[in-house]
Amino acid sequence: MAVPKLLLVEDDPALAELLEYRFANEGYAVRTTADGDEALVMASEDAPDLVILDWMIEGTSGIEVCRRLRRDKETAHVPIIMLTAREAEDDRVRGLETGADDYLTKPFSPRELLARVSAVLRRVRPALAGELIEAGDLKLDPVAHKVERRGRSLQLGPTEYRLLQFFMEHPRRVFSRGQLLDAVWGTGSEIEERTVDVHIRRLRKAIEIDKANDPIRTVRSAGYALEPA
Amino acid sequence: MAVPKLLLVEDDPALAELLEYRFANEGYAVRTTADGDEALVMASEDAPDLVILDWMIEGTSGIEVCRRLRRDKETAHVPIIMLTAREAEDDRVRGLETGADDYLTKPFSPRELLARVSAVLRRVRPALAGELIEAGDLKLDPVAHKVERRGRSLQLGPTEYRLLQFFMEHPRRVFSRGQLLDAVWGTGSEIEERTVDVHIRRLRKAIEIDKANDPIRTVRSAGYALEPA
DNA sequence: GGTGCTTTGTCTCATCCCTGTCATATTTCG
DNA sequence: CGAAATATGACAGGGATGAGACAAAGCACC
Repeated sequence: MAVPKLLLVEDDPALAELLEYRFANEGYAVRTTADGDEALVMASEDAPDLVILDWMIEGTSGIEVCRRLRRDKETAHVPIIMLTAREAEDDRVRGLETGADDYLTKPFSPRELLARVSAVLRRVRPALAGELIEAGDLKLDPVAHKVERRGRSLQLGPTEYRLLQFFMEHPRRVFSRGQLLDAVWGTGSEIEERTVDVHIRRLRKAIEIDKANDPIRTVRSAGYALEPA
Repeated sequence: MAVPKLLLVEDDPALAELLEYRFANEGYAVRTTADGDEALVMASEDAPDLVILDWMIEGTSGIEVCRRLRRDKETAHVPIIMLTAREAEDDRVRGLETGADDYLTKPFSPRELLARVSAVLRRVRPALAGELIEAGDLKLDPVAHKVERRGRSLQLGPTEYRLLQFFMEHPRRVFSRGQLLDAVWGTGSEIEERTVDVHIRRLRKAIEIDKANDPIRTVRSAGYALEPA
């Protein structure tokens, strides 16, 4: 997760190569295909963090790819940036309807695409942009996958890590158990809401440094929030 | 109440699914139906915070649904955003006349609908849009679920919190015990009206800062109102 | 493929706070 | 003053959260 994984669906070989080179240079892991069906396979095999999707591609059409990505639980949340020809105003509307997050009309500068990708990633998942997240005396390094509090490094399990990361990305905000399940466990998880309590307790225990300073606030009948000290 | 409840009335399954997904993703609780009559039933069962209403639907027509929503006391105040076909200029006028708050012509981008929904909610119920509510020396942060008075943070129980939020959303207005029960406890709660008195007292106690400044006004034989200092 | 450790979801029990109601005191108004 | 309405204090029950335990599943390592 340290390196954002991009899936580039583009059937112009020259453009594909150019972009691949630029993205690799910026520290992204890029996989490319020219074919819509193959894109779906690749996406389901190893869910990317963002999809760059040319509208006019071989095989399954762009709009269809978009739709199917949204339908699959694994990839439903993956942001999509569309590339369209300038003339196809209508496509743009349909693309946005279908769930694309942003679009770019050809021709565009690679730099602009880079910027959009970075912006979308930062919005959706700040950690993916590789930024160190800080909240109070907590520091989370998404690249190294490490957390520390007041300099002391913490030992967290996978779920605790994701839970804490989510809280640190939205400090002070109260989330219901249901919201936490959606955000941390994934939409549609069939998990008992009370289970969240247990993980909150485990997270609390894992980040405990002294009895008095618990940064996780319980809001009765509402949920939990992280209160940076 | 932290999560705004939307009712989506749309008979194009593809569009409905897409919107449902996007809204769920943005933290809304969405219920969907393709049928006008069913929409009315759903709305009366559990009043939504906002209705997105496609004009061209099966069963009762959009304009009729709109009218009936307005007629029912429970849903009379619920904002409505209409979706119309581009050609039907005439419908748009009649829709707004009938009491829709905003409209969008198809095709539209989900993002735009999101923006409108947020805008309408912010206007009608700031708390649902996550905005800080202020009333006199009281400040309520619905996102963090915190209340403070003159800078001092207050400690409220769940019901007291909801009650205060409701008052702060409608300052200076007098509400009967029955209205408060409906608004704060939920429609159809089988609770003794006198119980409201008790919670008013608890709320008064919780926000008390000195004996003289009680912002809650008792209106004999009518109810209670919040009077911002 | 087996083994042992870690993680994870659920259950149960204990605790504490919240909540609705009642009895009673106090206020308001005719 | 008397009646109605409201404020207050007390209380029992319920509901929500915290803590510990445990079996199943996942996982790394051999």
